[in-house]
Amino acid sequence: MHDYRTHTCGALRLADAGQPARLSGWVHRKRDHGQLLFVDLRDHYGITQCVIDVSSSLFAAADALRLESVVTLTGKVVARSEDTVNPNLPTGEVELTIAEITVQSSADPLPFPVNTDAEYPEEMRLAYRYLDLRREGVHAHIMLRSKVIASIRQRMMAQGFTEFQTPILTADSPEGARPYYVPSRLHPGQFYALPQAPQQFKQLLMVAGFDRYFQIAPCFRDEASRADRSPGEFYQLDLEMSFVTQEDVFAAVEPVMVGVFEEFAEGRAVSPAPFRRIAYADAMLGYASDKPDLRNPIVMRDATESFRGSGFRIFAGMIDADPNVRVRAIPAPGGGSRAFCDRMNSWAQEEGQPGLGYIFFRDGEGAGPVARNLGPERTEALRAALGLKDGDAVFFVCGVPKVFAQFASAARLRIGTELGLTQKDRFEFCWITDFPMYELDEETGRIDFSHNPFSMPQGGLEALETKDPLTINAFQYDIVCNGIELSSGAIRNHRPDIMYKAFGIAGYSAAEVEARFGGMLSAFKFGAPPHGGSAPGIDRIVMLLADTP
RNA sequence: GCGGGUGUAGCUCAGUUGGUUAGAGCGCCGGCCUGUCACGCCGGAGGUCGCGGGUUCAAGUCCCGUCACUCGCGCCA
Repeated sequence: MHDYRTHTCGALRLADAGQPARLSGWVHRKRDHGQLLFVDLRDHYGITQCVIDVSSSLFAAADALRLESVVTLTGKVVARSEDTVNPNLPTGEVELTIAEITVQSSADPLPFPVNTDAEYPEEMRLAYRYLDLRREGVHAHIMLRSKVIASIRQRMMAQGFTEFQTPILTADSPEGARPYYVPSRLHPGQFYALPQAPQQFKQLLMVAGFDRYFQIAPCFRDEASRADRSPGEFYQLDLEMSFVTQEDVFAAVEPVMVGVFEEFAEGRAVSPAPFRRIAYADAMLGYASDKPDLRNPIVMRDATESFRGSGFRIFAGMIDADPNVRVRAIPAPGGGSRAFCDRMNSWAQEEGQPGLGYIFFRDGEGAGPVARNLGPERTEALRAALGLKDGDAVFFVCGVPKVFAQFASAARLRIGTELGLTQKDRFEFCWITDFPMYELDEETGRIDFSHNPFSMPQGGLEALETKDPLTINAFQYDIVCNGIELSSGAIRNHRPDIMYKAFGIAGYSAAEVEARFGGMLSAFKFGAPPHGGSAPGIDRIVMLLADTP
């Protein structure tokens, strides 16, 4: 018999009854009945109930086993009686009668229990990461991550992409995030930088003619954490393609996403390719967000004209006072009760807003203070324009869009959730396209890149030379799933002349551009193919699939 | 860097208006229990209430400072 095991803890079935077996694993849980003791033995593959009674000379030894000690138990596989079968365990039709016990490694009392999926502070979990990883849920997530990466890799290679490894110890390049630095031994006082992304390397691979690159790429950024963003390091499916348009990139990424998500969705629906394309400006109008959760069907509408010069003086006054002020209508199908509208209004006040104006429709007319001040004609026109009916409501947000966006987006999400409109258990993808190339820095009044300075401006050099920079869009896009930004990407600017011009508009001299991005710039002077790509976050994909936001 | 929240037993948390000996569940230790599977029952140990200062007859509770964690903003080409 093997020293440690004849079977794993997830292997034994009714057909094994009567056979000798040896199992090794961790003591997951014990149930002590005085004359009878159950030991649940756990390994990577599962749990098997082992049993011993007082007639055995080993009973005291079994009783003394501590939770999470590693033991080898040898005995006979026995069929459980019908009334003691555990249908929740794959091994639940049998148990192992313990005839031999070897303690491979005894465990001290635990800092926190391993046999529950309760939540514990991050600090604890990280200090005892190996215990945390033993827990069923966390263990499963790590396995899911590995399978997702394997699936991605296979799908990318099947599409003709080649996997590369780009340098980890690199030269600093003044991009966006704060990099980590590694001191150099050979050059005291000098430092390597860890890559924030393999951006420049993958572009150089395109210049080198490799055509289709991908990498499960580690990225390092010295930035503060968020609930959905760990500090330090994370992984992206980094990809880049030559001689492609934006649509070619979408067509390459979509089947990988759909394939991976369907493979691990476990019955949850996945939006089919092609994903919806939503221009940035339309997303801000309809969802007040550039990462809309499309599981929520609510789409906002502009209602500024309905309120201009109206009897609802608060909004009418704001509209007159500032040409940038807009009113957004948030339709709430099924929300047409005073109780619901008041609850939303109270929530808005808790969020620090003055309130949340509303109209609700009943008995063929609009009700509530806004409707009263707006008058029946305007109210009815609004109702008709929004396609609402009795039993529905509509909420209003008024102000400068850039300022109210965050609140309006939160209101849309909350209304969708509270009214049960948002469909759980599905994955809704979209591309957000046509991001503005530049934006105005409110404080300095200067024009700056709004996203990636290496994106190709739509209209190319001609647009940069002739158009108002603030009206120029870039071939820059995000892929969004369920309101989570998985990645941004772009068709890159591979033309030195356009780069000089684009940076010039943002206030960088040619000398500055050369000093900061000289490596890539010079590569582009020896024949660079048009290229573009994207880099969906692996950890966010796994987070969505594991349903652990 | 800024703002909010939290910090009490090994872990998760309660602790009223400042008031006598700071509690519960889980875990741990001991006892009982032969069919449980989150087994059940009885008992016990375990506390510098994050740290420092202040107000007060009296501080887990109020005030100031500080540290850690956390959520958000900034940041995230």
